[in-house]
Amino acid sequence: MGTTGQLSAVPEPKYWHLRTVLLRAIDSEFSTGQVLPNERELSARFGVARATLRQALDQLELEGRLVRRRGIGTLIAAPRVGVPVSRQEEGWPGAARSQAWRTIDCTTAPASAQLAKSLGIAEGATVHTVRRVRLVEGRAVAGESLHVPAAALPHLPGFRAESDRARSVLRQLERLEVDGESRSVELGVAEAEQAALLERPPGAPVLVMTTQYASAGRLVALAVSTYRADTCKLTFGEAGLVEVTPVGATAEVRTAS
Amino acid sequence: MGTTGQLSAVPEPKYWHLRTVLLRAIDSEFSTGQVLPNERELSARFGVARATLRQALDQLELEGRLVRRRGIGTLIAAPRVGVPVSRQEEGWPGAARSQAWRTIDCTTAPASAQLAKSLGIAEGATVHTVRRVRLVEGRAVAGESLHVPAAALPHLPGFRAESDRARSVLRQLERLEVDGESRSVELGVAEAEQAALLERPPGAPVLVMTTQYASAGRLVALAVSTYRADTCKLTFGEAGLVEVTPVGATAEVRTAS
DNA sequence: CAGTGGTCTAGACCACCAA
DNA sequence: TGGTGGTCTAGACCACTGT
Repeated sequence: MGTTGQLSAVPEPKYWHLRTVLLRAIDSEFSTGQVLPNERELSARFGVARATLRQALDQLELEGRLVRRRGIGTLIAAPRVGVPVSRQEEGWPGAARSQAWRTIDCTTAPASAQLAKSLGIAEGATVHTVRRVRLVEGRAVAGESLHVPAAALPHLPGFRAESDRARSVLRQLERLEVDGESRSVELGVAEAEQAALLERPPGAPVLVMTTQYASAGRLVALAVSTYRADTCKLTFGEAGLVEVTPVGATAEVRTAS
Repeated sequence: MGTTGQLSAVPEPKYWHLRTVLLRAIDSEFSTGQVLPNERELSARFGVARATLRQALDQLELEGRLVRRRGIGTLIAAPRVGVPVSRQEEGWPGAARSQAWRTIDCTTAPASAQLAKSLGIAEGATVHTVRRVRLVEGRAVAGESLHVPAAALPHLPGFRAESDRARSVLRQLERLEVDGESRSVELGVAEAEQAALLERPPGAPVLVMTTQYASAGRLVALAVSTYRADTCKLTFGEAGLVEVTPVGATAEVRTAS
């Protein structure tokens, strides 16, 4: 990062130009885990206010290139982890034997209007909700709420201790023949609860994946999973293909040159 | 939004609390397309600096709840569009007859090191790159670069005008039997070129979908698509299931109550 | 033109971390 | 305790929109 600034008078915002300069520096002169100079020094070096520099860092953090830790510094982030999200790889919904997910708790309560609508059941009908965390290499990368209408699990054993109920729900679910699933992915932000689970501050960007599971033509489960957008790359699809490597530093792909 | 502020002394950042207050107001007192009071007035009303208010609005915009237009104001955003991204729905890669995508141009050039690696071919090998835009209701929602190794299309007719070449590449691709595809989705930001295509400022958040298409066990195409994260919800999976409706205002799902 | 959001500044204080 | 990033302020000017 030898340059002393060189923010030419372009019609492009300073913070965006800064981001580009920093990105080049990251790609060429730094490696994963290294710490950047602190914000006050960087802003001085580039001749901008600290707030402007921070705007550039915000972008790079959104792209998953930087990690900022209070009290520590700004580090070069590791490349995003590819997280498989197809059914065969992560094990069908609960799959008590799934190693990817760790159950937190299970509640049974009447469905809110909104949840009822999403599940296609009557408002107030009983729904089991299992909350889980997905771990990759010991780190929490996703939180999930799995909603199952009680009516979908006619053979669920009677009342039990909570930890047992979670297991029962997942086990019963596993026995169903799942003949269809439908997913959607969109951008969201982590609210307090999820943020705590993912060890991130509130407002951290997440990829929200909503999955509907059908059995015998009926909706039997709705999973809402929030994946850390900074560290995760959701991977779908059949195995056996070449490992996906990103093309172009970020979203941009230039013509082969 | 009758409250005059009421930012109690909580350990929670002001901008986050503000976001929550505004979100409630949006949900209860505003509807799609309505304009909020301007930033200077809002910041005065809540007794915070404009920068702090803007931080709250930034969050809500990232969540797709607001749209800000310079010179106009801040509007309540329409719910995100569900954009189908499965092969059968959008038509296999090019599918000249696909109505979803509009071809922009097609270039043929030697592969860069990075692209070659992604395609599993030698650096410098010839690659066709078709750039396209995806339109939904006349609005551009995604840009794509479709990379096809020349070697994968042995029957491609000779040199032609560019517009014809794009068509030829897509047509030849269409004739191949695709027996596998592998996708990944991650968060990115739009750089200049994509940003212009999507009618967004540089740095706008996008969902980057990378798709590998295989035919006869070989990788025959690599598509890198960038979807506007503000307006798009990517939907996968088989048709025939209930329409997916979001549960919980954002990423959070509370136990049925 | 007046009004909007977008950018940028210079400074202050706080919360967290390591030594 | 000193250094880091996180929050917040008060103000300025710019770029864009409609009338």
